[in-house]
Amino acid sequence: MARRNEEVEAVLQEYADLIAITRGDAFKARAYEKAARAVGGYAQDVSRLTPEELRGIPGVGKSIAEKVAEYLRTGSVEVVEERRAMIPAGVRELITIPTLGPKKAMTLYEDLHISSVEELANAIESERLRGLKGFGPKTEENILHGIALLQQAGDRIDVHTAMTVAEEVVAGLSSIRGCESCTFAGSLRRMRETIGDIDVLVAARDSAKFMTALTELPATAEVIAHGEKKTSIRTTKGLQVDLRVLPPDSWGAGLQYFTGSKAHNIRTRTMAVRAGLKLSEYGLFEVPEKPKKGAKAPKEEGRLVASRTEDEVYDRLGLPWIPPALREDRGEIEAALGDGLPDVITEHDIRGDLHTHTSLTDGLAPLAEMAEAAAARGYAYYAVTDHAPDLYMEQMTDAKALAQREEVRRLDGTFHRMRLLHGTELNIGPDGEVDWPADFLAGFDLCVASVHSHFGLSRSAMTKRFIRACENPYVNVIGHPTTRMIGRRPGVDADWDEVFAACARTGTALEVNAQPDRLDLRDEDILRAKQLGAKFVIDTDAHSVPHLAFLRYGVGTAQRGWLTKDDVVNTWPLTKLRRFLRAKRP
DNA sequence: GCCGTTTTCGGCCCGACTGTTTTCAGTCG
Repeated sequence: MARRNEEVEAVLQEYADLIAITRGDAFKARAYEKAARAVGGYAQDVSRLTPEELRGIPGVGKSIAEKVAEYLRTGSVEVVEERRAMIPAGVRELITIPTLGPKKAMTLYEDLHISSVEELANAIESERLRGLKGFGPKTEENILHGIALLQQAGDRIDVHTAMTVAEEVVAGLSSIRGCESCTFAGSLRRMRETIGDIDVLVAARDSAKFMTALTELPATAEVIAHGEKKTSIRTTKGLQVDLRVLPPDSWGAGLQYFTGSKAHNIRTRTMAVRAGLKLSEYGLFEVPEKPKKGAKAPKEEGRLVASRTEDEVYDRLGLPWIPPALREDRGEIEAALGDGLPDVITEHDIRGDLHTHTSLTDGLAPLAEMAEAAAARGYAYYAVTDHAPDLYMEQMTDAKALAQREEVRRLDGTFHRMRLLHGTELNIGPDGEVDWPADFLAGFDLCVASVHSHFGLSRSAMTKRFIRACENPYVNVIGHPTTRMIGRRPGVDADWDEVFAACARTGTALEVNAQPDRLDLRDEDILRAKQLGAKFVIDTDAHSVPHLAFLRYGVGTAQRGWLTKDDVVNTWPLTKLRRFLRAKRP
């Protein structure tokens, strides 16, 4: 992608790791880590910011701003290079092994000169770790196991796969007697686009049977930890599930804590400390008076202030309840304090899907079946948008499109409240042209236009290509704008500020494509496009009936981009939507 | 290194689990 934020994030994170490994100041390492996350999640491209604006990023002060500027100017940072020279790259690689952190990595390097994962594995094999302080037989075993996991590539998993597992686990645990509440939390509840592991919470007085039940699930391949308050397993697919059982009185505080994000929690806990309180997963507590120097610290807990619901906890911190998708410390605390929290869109607000396929091209189900399933979801309108002739493998023709239109018109009105719209998904050619001429396009109720090939154009050519498509009076929506495939293909390079501005100017909506391997636009681009005045549409791009349910991931992504009902055209009543679709036309 | 309604120094979120230890360090989330 065009933004350089990820590059900068990686450099800052590397510096933080190197500081930790070389036993530098832990707070300094944490400061760099925090800044790395803030830069990675910042809505604007850091390479376009002035030095003053860089310092406006939370967690970025004078020193880090200078290093970011140095990196953007020269491609490297001197102090990072110095640390790199002290520590072989392979030592940093060691800390990617689960259970192996910076301290152990440095010990291995200093005492045994181990500087790669492979050398570490060999050293364990040849028993060279024996006698090394802090490394017992169990540690050796854990490291070998961690290396094996690493080699299985088991990185982050897509949100839909994670959701499927989470809902199974929640259903299983909810049916156990004594379960007062059960849900998933963590990055899944925040609807991040990929999920590292699944956090499940149970409210119950007695934890043991829930812990045991988790370890005995059919999908459980391995028990990582089995305690009274927390149990962790790994599923047969390599996904880690953490279960916490909380006293029912702690439910709200626990849910708040385990939903995160880490950065959001640091903010809420800091607010608690400022208010003379302490926030943990068990509740918001008063802090007992500090004992005088030398006196024995009293052991008792402070009085409980709030814990039963998230609402209560936020309320006692002086905040309204904050939707999970916003909890990334991207300004939601400030917005909440200033009464500026967006009333984020919900799945319930969506009145129709405007990008779907049928078996006429590459979908699996025929038009009538897709429409029937859409009507069952309670939609007020539904658009069929099969591919156009330029994707030649889909075999679309003018005649097929016109025949489909007749069928759409014939079926329209047979699904009680739901209206059917006839649309198409056009292909945006390398020059920005689309499949059909204006007079043919005029016959559609709406046109989505997307890039499907020629991903490697130069940034300027790609930008022109999108702008040209926006300027087409019949193009209503730019479909899956960046064309990225999560974990498989990066997005195309364009000057997105220019493209988003063109969308705003021409009245072309940007799609938030809800396919779990796309989620395109993604949250950060949405934030930026909204700032530039663009409108959006949340679509499933469904190729089958089950895909219609992917809408929730699109809505989650839109929430993470702070979108409200007003920003999203497919929450609008049909008359208003039709006005929007026609507004560009001559 | 960052940050400020306990400001320019002295804090920095907090707790669970494991393994190697005899009271705690390291890692993780």
